[in-house]
Amino acid sequence: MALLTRTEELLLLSVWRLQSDAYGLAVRRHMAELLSRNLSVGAIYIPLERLVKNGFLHTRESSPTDKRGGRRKRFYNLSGKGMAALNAVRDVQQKAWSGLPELAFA
Amino acid sequence: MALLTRTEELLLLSVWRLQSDAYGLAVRRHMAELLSRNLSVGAIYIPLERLVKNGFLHTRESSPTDKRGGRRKRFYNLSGKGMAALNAVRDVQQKAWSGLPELAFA
DNA sequence: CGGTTTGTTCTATCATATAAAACAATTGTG
DNA sequence: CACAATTGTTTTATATGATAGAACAAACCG
Repeated sequence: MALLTRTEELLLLSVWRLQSDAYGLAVRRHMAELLSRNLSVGAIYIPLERLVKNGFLHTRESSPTDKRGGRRKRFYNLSGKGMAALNAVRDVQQKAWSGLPELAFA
Repeated sequence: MALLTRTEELLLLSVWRLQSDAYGLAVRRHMAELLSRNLSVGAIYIPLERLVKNGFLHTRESSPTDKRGGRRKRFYNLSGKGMAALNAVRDVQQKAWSGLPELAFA
């Protein structure tokens, strides 16, 4: 089974961190903070939808009685499969980085 | 500046770990250990060459006087830019994973 | 009712990832 | 010394992922 890509990993982590406030633009803002640059909306929504399609995320639209300006939000939350995938990348990451010769510029 | 992809990160880490023995097939074996599966040779050499082209790795052919069966090895070693890029992904990774709600299945 | 705000979907394009086959160079052996 | 075996790299082809930006949608407010 293939590992998550980095984008997928960071998106899942953003969703997990944002918990009940995890919708597209909030995820985008969090990604901007992580990466110190803005991604386009397409760079967020397209992989998010792929993560849904592949079962790493669940999604639902916000209730129609939501009181505020703007279109309804689409919320995301991590599935069990999503959590397992995050654990898998963490394991690989840990293995890859542990016991290395020191990096210069560290 | 865009972050390294995960493949690029793992390849650079493999090269760094293997130090003076970092050539294609050794990197491939190390990647197999990290990922618990075999990647094709193309899946190693193509990104490795891209990393060279983009200045993250330096490369040289082994000396012609090398005593063993088989073709000459092409060795890789991390450039300063490669180290800096690794430090950058480590920082993002740390930021993304720190202070999260606990993951289940952890 | 039309402008503003907030949000998502669509379209197009480029970059990466991956497998598998082909090719290359060297050694050992009958 | 031809040629099988070994070790290694390069090439070819294709599928998948990343990204920007425009278009579209839905709600509020005056």
